[in-house]
Amino acid sequence: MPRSGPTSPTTEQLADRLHSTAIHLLRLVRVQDSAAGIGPAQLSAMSVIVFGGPMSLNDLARAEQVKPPTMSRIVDALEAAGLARRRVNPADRRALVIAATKKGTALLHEGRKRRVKFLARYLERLSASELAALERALLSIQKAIR
Amino acid sequence: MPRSGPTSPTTEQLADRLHSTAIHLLRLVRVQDSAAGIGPAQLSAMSVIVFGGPMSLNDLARAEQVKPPTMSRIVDALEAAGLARRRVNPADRRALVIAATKKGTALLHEGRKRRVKFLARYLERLSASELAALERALLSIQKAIR
DNA sequence: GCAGAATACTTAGCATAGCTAATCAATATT
DNA sequence: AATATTGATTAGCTATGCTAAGTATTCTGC
Repeated sequence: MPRSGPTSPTTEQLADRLHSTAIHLLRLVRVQDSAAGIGPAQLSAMSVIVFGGPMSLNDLARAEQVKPPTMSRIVDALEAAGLARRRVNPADRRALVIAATKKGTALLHEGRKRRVKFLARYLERLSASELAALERALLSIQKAIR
Repeated sequence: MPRSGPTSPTTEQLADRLHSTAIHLLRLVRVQDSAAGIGPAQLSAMSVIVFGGPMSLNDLARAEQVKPPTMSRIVDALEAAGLARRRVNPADRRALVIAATKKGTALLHEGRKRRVKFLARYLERLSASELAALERALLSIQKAIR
């Protein structure tokens, strides 16, 4: 077994800390998200149709890793709140086109701004070189889990 | 305004990507966690009493950022599954001492192993220097959000 | 071109997990 | 000793996840 000093943790130790850090980070920002006035599943679904554009219920469910009945109810709530709209797809009348309303788009952008500003205040504690390492690490993770 | 080339994103852009990456990462490992056979809130509570030791219901609720009634029901489920145990604290008979059983400890360690191995497989795609940057970035984030 | 299969979504019914308000028991305070 | 505070539970609401079953539309094979 090759030598492995305290400066180079195993991949598994790294994975464990990555997981734990992700949990703590999201727990931290969750408080900000609750200010949007809608639940986390609704917020996340809004994010998909705002940034990914209008799509069918099945596609939206897949994007959120949820079954269609669950997404159907989430869209019910979004429609009731005036944040999204169901339309029948004229090209396939079984399918829907679910799109964000103006109100929904605005709400999402405000929430995102609030959350990002909140997180950014924490990141400002870091040095320029720490931020550079973070930047690089994020690219790596995104590449790895693709 | 100081020049800021494409190689140095703003703190807010970084915060946004950090948030997004954390979401995708946890979504990825969630599949593994469901193999434990208990819900995510129960799993997370188990993790607290296994790694943090026995504690009162209030402390456990605080650690999980949940209200006491919610935690009371989660502990109900853990007890019913034989994973944790409620005892009255003899020093203050209003309070409980909630501890993991042997079975609960074993289940948690297995689940953690499964999840970590799963994540580690992804990390193995990265080069040694990418892993080093990740290691450094994790320390930075932990420092920043602590 | 029509019968049956497949697809898209909804409805119904169940479990988990979050909350507040109200209650009970034990401890602390005055 | 009376009252206030604290720790936990119960009751009842909402949101979010599931599977199974139903309806409407489209596709396929003959």
